[in-house]
Amino acid sequence: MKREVRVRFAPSPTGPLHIGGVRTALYNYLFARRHGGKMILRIEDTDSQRFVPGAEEYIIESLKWCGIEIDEGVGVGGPHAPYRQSERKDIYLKYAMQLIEAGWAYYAFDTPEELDVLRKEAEEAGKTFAYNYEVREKLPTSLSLTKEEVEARIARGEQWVVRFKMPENEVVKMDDLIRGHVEMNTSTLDDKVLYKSVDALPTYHLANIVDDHLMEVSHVIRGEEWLPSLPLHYLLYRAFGWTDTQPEFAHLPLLLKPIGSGKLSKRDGDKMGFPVFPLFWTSPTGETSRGYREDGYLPEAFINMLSLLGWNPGTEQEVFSMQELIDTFSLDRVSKAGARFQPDKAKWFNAQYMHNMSDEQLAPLMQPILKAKGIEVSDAMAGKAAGIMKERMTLVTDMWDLTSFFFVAPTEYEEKLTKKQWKGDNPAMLAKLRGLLEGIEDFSKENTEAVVRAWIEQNGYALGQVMNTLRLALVGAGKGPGMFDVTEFIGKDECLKRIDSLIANVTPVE
RNA sequence: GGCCCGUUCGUCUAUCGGCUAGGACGCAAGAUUUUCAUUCUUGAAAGACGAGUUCGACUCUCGUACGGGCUACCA
Repeated sequence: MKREVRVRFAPSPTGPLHIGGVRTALYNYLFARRHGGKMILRIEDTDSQRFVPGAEEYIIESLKWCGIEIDEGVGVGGPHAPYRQSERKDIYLKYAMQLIEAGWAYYAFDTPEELDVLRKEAEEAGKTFAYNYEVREKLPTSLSLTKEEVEARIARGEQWVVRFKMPENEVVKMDDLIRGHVEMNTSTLDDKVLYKSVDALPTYHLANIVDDHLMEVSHVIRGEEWLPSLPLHYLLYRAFGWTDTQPEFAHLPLLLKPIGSGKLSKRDGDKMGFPVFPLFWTSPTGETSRGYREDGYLPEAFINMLSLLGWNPGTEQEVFSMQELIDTFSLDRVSKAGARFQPDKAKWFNAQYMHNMSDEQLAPLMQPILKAKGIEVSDAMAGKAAGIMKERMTLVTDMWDLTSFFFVAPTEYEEKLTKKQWKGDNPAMLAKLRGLLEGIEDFSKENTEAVVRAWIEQNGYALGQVMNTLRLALVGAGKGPGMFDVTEFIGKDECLKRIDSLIANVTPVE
């Protein structure tokens, strides 16, 4: 049976999406596009306690910035709407009841507090408490209580949950697209809560399986942290009688901290000096976190870097456009071990992308930066300035420092360069050079360079001496492109003005 | 603690029984250069450990160690 590929990214709106989540979304997206399938965005907000306002919008904006397109789901709609689980709450109770009737689940009346007590007791006795076949008949459940008692308790308004009746001592055989065959004995598993009466909401496990089934999801691609609950999910498909359309599973390796141990967490970024989120985030309590976008990364570079964290094409190619990723992505080249996130490599990728941009592509990046400085120039000029300096750029946020001298005359002069150049014959030499420049008709960089080089040779100057003194006047610092890129860009009048300014305002060192 | 997953240069990784173990980031040295960069060349740098299978093991099996995940009426 050939089934349409349908994958979903199903985040929980409990905060900003971190880069591990972005990578999961990316792999889902690449897989969907690779196979001509659909990408679904489902919001799993079944935990009313942990809901964070703004998180959903953040997730959607992040995916958009990354170029991960949603075919169906929150924000775009689709045949299985709604895609927000809180808006589907009517659906789940029926399925929970179906499981109870079939003997796959039961009511439990114990409270979280009572369970905490049991857990503590077990812990003190040196054992681990597990809610499973050993205890479920001893606790107040529909397995230990009479039917009348159960109905009475419910009628009385007592809180209850539905728990899955995990079979005893059965080996569940599972297949994972990345990890291969995995087996687990059900006796080591506990009776997970599927539905709770307090808020009339399902837990992740029920909602997830029901929605994946209803939305005809063909492949579940998610983080490795879900692997331990895979047997439960297998069993749920069996309990519902949906095994014939059960999706295939792929559990992705986790993203680990750059240093230290453990998986990458939301707090790592600010501690270690790099962003862990795609976009800047302000929490409802006012705390802020850096984002890749605001830190000056290009979405293409960010995505390229993430794509290679846990996947490789099997060739030596490293720079990939989204389309190239789509064309080469495959789950069987996803690695099994967790990948340590490496901020330096993210910078390298960004630099590669900046180096390869045309002036036309650079201009829209440059314009907002110039506008913020109150500088109005044409796109052509903005792009040209950026283009001259692009090989020195790592981040978008580097652009101003690298190009400012094209647009504003130096207001101060770097001490080191001044000491080295603004002495001896150089002031006199610069005055002569000013005269030479003033007489040049064709101020294109080729012509200016030819004229100046000839003049240097005739007068027996050293190239570095002339160029660096001119650089002091025009740039004010020991940085920047070749001097004739500068002279051409700023034009003759501005050149002369800047030279005059240096001569007039800075006394030569002896 | 229990269960599960994993383990090649510092980091990301290639290798699907024949390896002088390849690439990239980072690092070091050199070259180019009017500054700062870029770029180029070169270098250092790895198969966790122990058994077994095999003519042969980084690749297969087992054990140990280490790392990671899960163990909530969170996802």
